[in-house]
Amino acid sequence: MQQKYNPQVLEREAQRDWEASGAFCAIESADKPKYYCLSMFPYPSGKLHMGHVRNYTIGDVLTRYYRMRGHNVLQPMGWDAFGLPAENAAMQNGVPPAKWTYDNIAYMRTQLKSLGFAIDWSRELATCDPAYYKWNQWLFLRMLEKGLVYKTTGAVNWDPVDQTVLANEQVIDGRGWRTGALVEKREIPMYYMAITRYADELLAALDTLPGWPERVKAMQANWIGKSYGVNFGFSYDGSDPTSWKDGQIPAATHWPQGGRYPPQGQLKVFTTRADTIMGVTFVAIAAEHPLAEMLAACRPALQPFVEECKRGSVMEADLATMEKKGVPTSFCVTHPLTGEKLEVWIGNYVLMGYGEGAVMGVPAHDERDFHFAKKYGLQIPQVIEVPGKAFSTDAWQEWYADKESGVCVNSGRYDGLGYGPAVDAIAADLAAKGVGKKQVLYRLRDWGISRQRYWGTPIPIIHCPACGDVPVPDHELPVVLPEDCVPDGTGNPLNKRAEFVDCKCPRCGQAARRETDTMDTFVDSSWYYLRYACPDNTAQMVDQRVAYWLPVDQYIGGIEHAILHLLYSRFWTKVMRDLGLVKLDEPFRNLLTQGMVLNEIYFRKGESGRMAYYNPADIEWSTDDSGNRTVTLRADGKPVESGGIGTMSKSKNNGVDPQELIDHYGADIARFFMMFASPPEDTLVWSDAGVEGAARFLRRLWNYAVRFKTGGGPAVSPDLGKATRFEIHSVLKQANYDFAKHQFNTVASAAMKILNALDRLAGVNNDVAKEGLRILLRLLYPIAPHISHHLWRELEFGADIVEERWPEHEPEALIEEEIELVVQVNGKKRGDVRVPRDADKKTIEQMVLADPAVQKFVSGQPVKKVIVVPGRLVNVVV
RNA sequence: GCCGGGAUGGCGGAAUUGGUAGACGCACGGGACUCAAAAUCCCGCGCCCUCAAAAGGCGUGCGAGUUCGACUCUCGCUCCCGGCACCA
Repeated sequence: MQQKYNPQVLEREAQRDWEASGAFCAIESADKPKYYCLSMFPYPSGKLHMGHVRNYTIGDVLTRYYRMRGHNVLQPMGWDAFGLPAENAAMQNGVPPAKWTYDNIAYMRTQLKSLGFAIDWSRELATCDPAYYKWNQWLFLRMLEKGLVYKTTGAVNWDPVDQTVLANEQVIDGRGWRTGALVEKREIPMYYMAITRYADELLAALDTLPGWPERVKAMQANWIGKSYGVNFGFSYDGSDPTSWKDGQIPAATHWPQGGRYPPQGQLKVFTTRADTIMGVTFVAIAAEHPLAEMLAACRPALQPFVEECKRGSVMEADLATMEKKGVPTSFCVTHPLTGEKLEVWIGNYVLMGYGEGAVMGVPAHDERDFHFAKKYGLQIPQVIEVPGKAFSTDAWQEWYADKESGVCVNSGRYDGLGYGPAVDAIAADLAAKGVGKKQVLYRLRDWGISRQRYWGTPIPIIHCPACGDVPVPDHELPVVLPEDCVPDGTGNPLNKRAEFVDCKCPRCGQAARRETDTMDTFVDSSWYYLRYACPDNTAQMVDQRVAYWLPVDQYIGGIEHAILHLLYSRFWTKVMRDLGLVKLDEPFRNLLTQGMVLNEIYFRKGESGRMAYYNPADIEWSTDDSGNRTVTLRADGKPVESGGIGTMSKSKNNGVDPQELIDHYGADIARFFMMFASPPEDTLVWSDAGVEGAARFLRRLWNYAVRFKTGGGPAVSPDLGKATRFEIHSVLKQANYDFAKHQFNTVASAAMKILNALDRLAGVNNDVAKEGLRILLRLLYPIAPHISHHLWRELEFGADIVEERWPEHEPEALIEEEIELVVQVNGKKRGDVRVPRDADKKTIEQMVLADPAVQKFVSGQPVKKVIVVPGRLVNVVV
């Protein structure tokens, strides 16, 4: 046995052992309960970062633990391989995205292997593989048949330089994140997935997921945004002179019959406060509303404002802070219940994408309408009253919008009704007139999946001049993406590929154009967890093996996917269920969102105000004689400023490269530190000293094992042996409780406690030391598998620790002849007492009262009562 | 503004879920070994009072409450982190 712990050598050996025995290949089998442990697959960006290491270590700890617990465990791995960074790298280096991606995958795979994760590599998949994305296309076509995919034209962020749609996250201060160009709102045709059809189930089924964090469920519920209200219409007639405040009917050419908005009709609105309908003084519509466009055509004076609104960012957070502005249009609509004429305003605070893109304005009982009315001098009539509170138009009061205690006033026949009854009565009256009804509305929008990008799944559609948009027939799938394109930043290179674009219409055989948009990469990740069950099936998307492995028993990933990926995946699962492909309502039974990895930030402010960030590894701390600390850059010895602690990121230059860590310390030390430093869901602050501490522990363990193998040392007294066993088994009992809670930091500390206890034994060649070490190695194995694997064999504890059962504490070891009880007087600890294990309460009471320390505090006062908590403490109340 | 989560030593964190607050580790201080250093090992380490110790007092963000007993439960605040946000 080597005298020195040499992780690099023994880790490579252990990994070779596992690979040779195929230890982690998962095979469907009915004789054990299955456990599907899944970590969110990485984007192959180049190399692993610390977040990956933490994520996959958590998954690996669970995987190895449940395997030893007797489960049939699957832990697969794959690559979320399509996406923008590959195209950007291609533009910088002239390398095709495909090559860049495959090279990154090869490197990152070796990194994952060097961390010793118990992954079933036979199931590896990459989403850029035609054998995978074929099924994106196939399911897209099934959804198209069912009407779950449709094409329509909607407002999107358009980057005029890159010639593509940008996601909201890619627009920073109204500019493209890469080009810096002002982003335009554009109306372009896109394919949408009808996720809103599942809005209700996606919301309701959150209650069936007790294994998900509250905050993730809250975020999804928020995102889906269900509200109950009334949808109704204000009737209008553009040809009626009394509909125009200025009495001027616009020329018919401006409002043509058969246009996008008819001259007569209903202007629809949605409201959750139908009880305030008698307080409506105006109607506001979004600048993008078809009526606004029509009115702008009629009244050129409106055009500048409409243009201004449209130019604004699509970012909803920006809208929230914008000043409320509007213009009156002179056009009037009719109140459905009072018949009153109300002027239509175009307002910048009305969102086209929610409800009808038009709202009723009730200044007295809606805060936005209140400020709007004050600004433009509109009437503010009170129609809701809270007893004892005085209404005034001077300033907005919270209670004006209180629907719990508010009651209708100045509302004719609705006076005196509370919120619920008033809404019922008003909805009934609107329905009777045929102009409105109750409606449930969702904030969730359908999912636009078209991207004007090259490196993604081709959308399997052919545009035929004669037949229109024609689906690619199933037998022609997959539509293969050419892998040798190099994007140059001027739009989708597929458009320039004649051999890709030019094709024959499957329906009529005429020359046609292939769709060049690709799918959002979130499509790829919406079902990969199903494909791991059957990655080799070339004939079907999924097969019966999915029924064996799914649902995922434990999913692990970052909180940043709380909405997008996790909502899309739930949606796809339900779609596939309704298409009869799987029998599954929800894909992920338990979800663990791991905390971020943080590190210190150091910077200098340059003369131009530009920040220069320095990696903490290049920083030196020093303390002078008077105890003042200075922080300097090692390279030039000059001071730098501390920027506190933040997420490891490229922009703050405070990342720690996992590869350097592995090269220097080995995988076990890296894994042990990450698990020990904080619980999985909390943030983890990087600490070089902490890593050193982990290294110290594993070295101590190694040295102990060397001594154990050599033998020797003094004999162990029966008392010490018994006490040590007691300690080890109580630590083990607690560790098993912690493991069930996924609190791995205390499991790691339990391993340390056991080693400390064994160290105190001094003698090593005895049964207690052997028993303790056998427990310790198995407890440590999920966290630091290499050293545990190696020592298990080296010490001849068995052929392979992988095949061992998980250790359980022995209750017999926890039985003591005498137990120590804490003695309290009036709830304060005043000493302790040793009593026989089977002493009854009366005996204990007498022993305690006889104790001189207790007598001192009781000091003659009458004893009211004595509380004995068996095995724990005695409290004397005086 | 709404929703979710927090607040425990110099630091990361623990506390069998109402029963000895501060486990385990880091940092720090002292000592051993060494020519010396590194490594390793031993001791100490919440705060106050005290030369020191004993003894005592205080102590889990703040204020009340329930209880023999509260980091833990209840009510009312403060602050911090995260998410969403003109959603009609």
